Amino acid sequence: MAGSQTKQQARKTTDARPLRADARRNRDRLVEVAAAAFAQSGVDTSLEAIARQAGVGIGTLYRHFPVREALIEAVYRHEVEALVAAAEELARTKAPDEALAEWMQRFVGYIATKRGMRDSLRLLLESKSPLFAETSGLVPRTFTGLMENAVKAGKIRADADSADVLHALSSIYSASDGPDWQQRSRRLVSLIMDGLRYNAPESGGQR
Amino acid sequence: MAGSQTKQQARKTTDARPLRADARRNRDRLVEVAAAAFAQSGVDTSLEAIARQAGVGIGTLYRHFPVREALIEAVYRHEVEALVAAAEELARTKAPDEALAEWMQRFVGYIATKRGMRDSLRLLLESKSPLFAETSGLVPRTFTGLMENAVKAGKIRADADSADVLHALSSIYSASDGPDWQQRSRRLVSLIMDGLRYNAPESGGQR
DNA sequence: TCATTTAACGGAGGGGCCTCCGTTTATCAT
DNA sequence: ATGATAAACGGAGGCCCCTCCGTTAAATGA
Repeated sequence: MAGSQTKQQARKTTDARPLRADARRNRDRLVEVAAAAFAQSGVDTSLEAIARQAGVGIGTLYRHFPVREALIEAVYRHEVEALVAAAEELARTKAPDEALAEWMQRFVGYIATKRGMRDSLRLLLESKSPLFAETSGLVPRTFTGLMENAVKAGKIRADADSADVLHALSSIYSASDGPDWQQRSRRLVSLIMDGLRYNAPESGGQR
Repeated sequence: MAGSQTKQQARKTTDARPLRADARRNRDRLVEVAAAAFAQSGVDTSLEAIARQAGVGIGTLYRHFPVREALIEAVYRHEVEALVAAAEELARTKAPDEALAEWMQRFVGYIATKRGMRDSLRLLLESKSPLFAETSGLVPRTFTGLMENAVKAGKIRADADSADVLHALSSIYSASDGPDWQQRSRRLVSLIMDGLRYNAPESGGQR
């Protein structure tokens, strides 16, 4: 008799049974809408507006995320997970250099999300949330993996440090503020990618 | 032609003509009510409640104090000024030791005000407000003056450091939290005052 | 399949923030 | 005293926060 859980066999530490179908649906919807809202208008956006856009009542939002920070945290975690999942997907379906290029572009979207969330993330950092312990390093690790694949395939030069490149990508974020920010960022990312391709074994003899 | 101000001869740097009578009245009232409200319920008290208690419209409150901090700052400044004024008044009308004793009791009220304002004051400290530059040191200086008077009159011992005593008074504030906080504080202040009288030249030969 | 049990929903409601603007009134020149 | 003129008033209104609770509809087991 070492376990009287009747149905849930995976109830790990946090004893939570799976959400009901509608609950899960609403929750996902809220996170999705919130991500867009936070990215566009900062984390002080009206929660009621988010609920409205997500097509749920305000009460539902508050049950899922009792305080604002909970929603912010969920968005952040979701974004990181999506980024990692995308890397796996791309690695499976595209040529290594194409995968890398596309992922870097996706990173722009991720950064856009973080834009409006900057201050709150800092607050979150100072609280006791295990968020960063879990996610920190995940993105760099993912990115390093993609780069290594491309190097092995000879599609990009081997002498570039992934941390450097990621840093370059991140700094795009703090640099610009204009209205055509997204477009400009995409071009910058392309530029960096070209730099990586330059002088690569399989680059068709380019320099 | 070195000054074309027709009426206001004291328009110093901050070019502000004196408030209209009703405005001045309302402003004072607001600060007074806010002081009590902040002391009792912290600085997050409803501003609408304060306006209501002061008998003015919410619009009036916001014209005088566009942001919450402005009101907090005004309360703090008012409190300090009142404390200094009280010292002058007491020094003029009471025996030096009586003046000192009463002022120390008043200090309890001042501290009570600061109680609810603690966090905001810290924020204010970090902002660019000239508040503290102006008021800092004013209270200690005032207190030192009162003590010196009492020493000169032989009413209290001469070997007590005013900074020490003020520190003792201040620490009463961080020490207790109970419901009978005010009473207890008064007794503690009396105790400190007795300590100062002990062994004084004019203490009637006590020790 | 159908009844039962709850988890989940959602919106009304009470309170607060802040702005805007029509109304009142202190002040001043006549 | 008496307008004329701004300064000051004050509250309605729009938006938001968060809670509470009656209603709805998944999940479950008979």
